[in-house]
Amino acid sequence: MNISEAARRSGLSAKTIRYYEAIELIAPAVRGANGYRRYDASAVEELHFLARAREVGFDLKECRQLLGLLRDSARQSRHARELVLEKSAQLQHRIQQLRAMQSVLESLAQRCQGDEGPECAILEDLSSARQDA
Amino acid sequence: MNISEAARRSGLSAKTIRYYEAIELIAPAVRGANGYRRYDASAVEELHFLARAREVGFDLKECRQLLGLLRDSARQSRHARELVLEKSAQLQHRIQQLRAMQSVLESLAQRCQGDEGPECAILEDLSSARQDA
DNA sequence: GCTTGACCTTCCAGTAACTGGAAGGTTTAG
DNA sequence: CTAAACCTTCCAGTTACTGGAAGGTCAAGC
Repeated sequence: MNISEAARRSGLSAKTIRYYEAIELIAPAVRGANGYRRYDASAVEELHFLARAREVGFDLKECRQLLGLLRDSARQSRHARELVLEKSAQLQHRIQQLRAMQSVLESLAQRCQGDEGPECAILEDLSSARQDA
Repeated sequence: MNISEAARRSGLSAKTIRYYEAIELIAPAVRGANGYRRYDASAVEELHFLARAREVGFDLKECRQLLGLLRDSARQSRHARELVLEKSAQLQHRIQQLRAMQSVLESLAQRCQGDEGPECAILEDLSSARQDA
């Protein structure tokens, strides 16, 4: 199949697939006589794997590691597990940060009248000293 | 005061202050005879405002709008309030996404032995069809 | 045979918000 | 006089793509 079909089936865009090839995340695709890239089921599977890994938060460097494990028949599953747990902890940390930010925003909104006048607790609070969430 | 003192007081780095000047987010700083940038208390206040706005999740485009409001004596506080509420909603949405991702990761970790062997539910699951969190 | 539209190719530029680092001028303390 | 600690500008790199230009290919319909 051509690239757009592989894109459709894997969940990546054609642009992204070409990009992954350019940065050597995946092997160069086989080319047809017309120069078009050709993909078989196993190539699509790998692309799909990447799409899924990206969806759950792995960056491309980590995807490279995961692909390495996927291809390595002598792998140890604990390596994959460690990557997953570490990523989960990172997400947890990020979630806490965002929650703290959001709670500041909510308290700002609460203190502001939000009317036609210029007096604004939000702008005042952002100007004044650091406060906790 | 010089840039590093302004940086210390505002919570931005000197690099970032220069950057904000370069992209015209803030007015060019007054220069001393030696060519060094000089900052007074009100300049620092503006920098601090930016630091705080960034901390709670506003991007630079939004910071530009907030600064516009801060400087506008004829502003309407509801404009600021709308920006805050919209950003809060965006954060909420992002938090939900991250939570969903994390929950997928946790279920992956749970299904994987994480031992010395190659059999790995994580790699299998990432390869297989899309699933919900 | 020709056109039209949907493919495909490569390559360049832009995005967000900085950060690192090089090369070089200034100031201050000792 | 020198060394450290400032300051300056400018260029490049980061992440993970995306948009778009210029141009080749293919399949269908007239």
